[in-house]
Amino acid sequence: MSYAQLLSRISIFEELQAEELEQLSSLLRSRRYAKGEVIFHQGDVGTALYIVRKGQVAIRLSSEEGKEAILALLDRGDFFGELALLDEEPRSTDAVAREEADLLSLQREDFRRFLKERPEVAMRLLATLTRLVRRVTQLIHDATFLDARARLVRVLLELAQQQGQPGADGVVISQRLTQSELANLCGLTRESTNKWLRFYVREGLLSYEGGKITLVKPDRLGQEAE
Amino acid sequence: MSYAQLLSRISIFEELQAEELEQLSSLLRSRRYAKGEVIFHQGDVGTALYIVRKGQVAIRLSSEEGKEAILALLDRGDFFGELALLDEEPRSTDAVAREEADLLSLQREDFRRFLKERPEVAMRLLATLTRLVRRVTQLIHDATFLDARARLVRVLLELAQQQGQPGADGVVISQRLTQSELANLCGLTRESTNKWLRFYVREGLLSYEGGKITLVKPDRLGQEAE
DNA sequence: GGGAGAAAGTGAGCGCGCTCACAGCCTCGG
DNA sequence: CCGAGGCTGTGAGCGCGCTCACTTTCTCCC
Repeated sequence: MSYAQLLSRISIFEELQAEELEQLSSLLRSRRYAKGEVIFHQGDVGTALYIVRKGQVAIRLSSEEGKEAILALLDRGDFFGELALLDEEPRSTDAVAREEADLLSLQREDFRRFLKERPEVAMRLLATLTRLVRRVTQLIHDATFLDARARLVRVLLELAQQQGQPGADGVVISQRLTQSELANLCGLTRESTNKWLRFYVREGLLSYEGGKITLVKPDRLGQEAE
Repeated sequence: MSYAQLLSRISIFEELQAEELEQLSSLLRSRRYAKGEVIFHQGDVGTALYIVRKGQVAIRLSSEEGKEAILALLDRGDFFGELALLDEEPRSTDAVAREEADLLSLQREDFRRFLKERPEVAMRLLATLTRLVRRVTQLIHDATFLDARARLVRVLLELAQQQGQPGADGVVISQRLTQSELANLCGLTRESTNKWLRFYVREGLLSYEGGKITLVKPDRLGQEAE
């Protein structure tokens, strides 16, 4: 798939003409990242936005003591690091390749030049950031008010909504996730996550086999999150 | 102070010409809110942005059981509710007047019409949202990784930085804050907040008198937050 | 100045989610 | 085929921040 084709599927660029997409494509650099490789660290000075062409990237917060929290999982067609295009502050999160990944990067100055002539892209970007603010606000709400059980349920429902496949016995979260990763998505420990995961498997609301999670009764699970 | 004068002090409008400010001013509605009055609730359908002309407004999350978390305190010249101008989603937070307040409101359609002809305002708004995303990300970091003690310290340092006055024996947070409110800013209970507040008073790093907090040794306090 | 209601101060006790520890599994590579 | 390292499953125990309960102090209005 050409760069231009990929760009045309990205929300902020979707109104652009073919020639504009070509122009933008010429500004991109491609690079492959190995599984586990860090794309940038919190605190780094960054000047690029990245677009996921292949693979998956996790946006992460880390603590001094090595704890981690995953804020988002990004797949093909998603982009990240956009804040660096809009101000000069250091990276506020880590970004790590969860699997081997091909990323396209776009430099701040190239983007700004492009943006000046395309106010509609700025409007799209406003919509993107708006959605991001709402999402992050929801994360704070959940972290502040919900207990472990409900946090797990929320995360599972969100994963299912994002990338769930309807299967024979419920909605399948296709992606392989270790319980550690799931825990980091919930802001819990692996042990607590395991406990509640097994609880819901026993109750028959979930199934869990080798990292593959199926929501057997998504609606009843929804009630659990209030 | 005229509407136009107030607008000219607001970051997203600060580049505008006098006549543009007048034009914008004509779109504003003014209203007074009593102390404690709710400006909007989470979940409301909202179409307006608000500018604080007088008084103070708290941006808040609430839980089913009546718990509250304060995300931000806004003073004269600050604005809020801007997300409603950029998409059609319901309000993601509550907004409440902490003291009697005069607010100016700007309707979505008026703003959009204005924005179309003023791309530089869109750029400013991008910068504002970027800062907001960074701030909220920091809140998640603190809520996830810090204990009660450190959370309190972080909040006090942020308050001091925002609105601290250098005084005789340290940086004074001029604003009166009850310990309940401080607790809601920290994501703690009043009791825990009281415990750590008194701890630092005993240690001589803080003083607390009738809601007025003074950071006696701001730098030593800074070390406490790691 | 007196009284009511809010805010502050404080301690007892508890429970949730954490840490720690360890045993079974699975997956690969040598 | 075996061994090492990672993931899963699970229980014991603990500690932080919570709830609850109460007293003291402040504030402000009549």
